[in-house]
Amino acid sequence: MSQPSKSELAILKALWSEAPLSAREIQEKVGPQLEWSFSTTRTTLSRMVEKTLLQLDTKHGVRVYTPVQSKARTLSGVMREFFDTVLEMKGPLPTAAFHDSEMLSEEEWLELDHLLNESHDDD
Amino acid sequence: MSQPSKSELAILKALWSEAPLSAREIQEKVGPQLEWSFSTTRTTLSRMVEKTLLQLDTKHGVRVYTPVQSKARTLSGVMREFFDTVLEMKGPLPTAAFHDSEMLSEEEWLELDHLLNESHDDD
DNA sequence: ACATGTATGTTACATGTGTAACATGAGTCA
DNA sequence: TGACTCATGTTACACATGTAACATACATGT
Repeated sequence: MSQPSKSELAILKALWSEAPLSAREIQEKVGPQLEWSFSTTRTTLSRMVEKTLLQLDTKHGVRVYTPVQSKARTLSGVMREFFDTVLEMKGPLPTAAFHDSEMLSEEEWLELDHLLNESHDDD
Repeated sequence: MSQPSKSELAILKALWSEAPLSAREIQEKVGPQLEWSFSTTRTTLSRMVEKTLLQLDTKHGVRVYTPVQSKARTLSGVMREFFDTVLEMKGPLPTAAFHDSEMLSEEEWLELDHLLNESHDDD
């Protein structure tokens, strides 16, 4: 699975805090911040479904979107890629250094740390 | 100045270790690793000059390329962007955590740390 | 003077991403 | 039932990036 772009990451963040959400609901969350029209949000959502970053379902007659991978898994991929290509750190990463990011709970940091430094089966 | 792409970063890395270099010399350094034809390397170099990531001069009759910004400055920008958007860490970053990357010397880490955590005049 | 190599300039085309409008169909209210 | 709204499907266009070929000009050996 390819890494999410910056915009895609913004949408994923919205969905990690609450999912599934409809396109309209996602727009309410990220539209103002990204200064996107509803069309733009919808296009991006479609592409994310194509790339299997999101899963599409129907609830109460509307299409709703759910992230396919957990926050920890996604971020571990993004971080691994970053440290590999930018800093050429191939080995274990010092995840403790990031703990004061409020992106993840303690639980999620543990998961991320595991993904990043122990297991190696990508998908 | 916009952030370098992954490919552009590979070229910058080659030039940080030795500059200026001609297109041919750069190709010898990065071509095999990236599996690029000479044409591809040259196109990327041109675009980097357009974006003012590289400066173009003529030495002994050949065109040679030099990075416009220092390794520390470039990497501080890339890192700042990453931590902002991915981990939403806006404040000072724990650069010490990266010291065992061999990308930078102790000197350069100091410069990077300064750029990242003290000064704030971007260009 | 000609052929050949090397450097440089120019152009091309596919895919990804940002950014959006247009069209259509179904539900709702007057 | 006609007008409107909302959700969804489809299409568009520009710019960035990956990836490269074609064309031309200069130097150099024969």
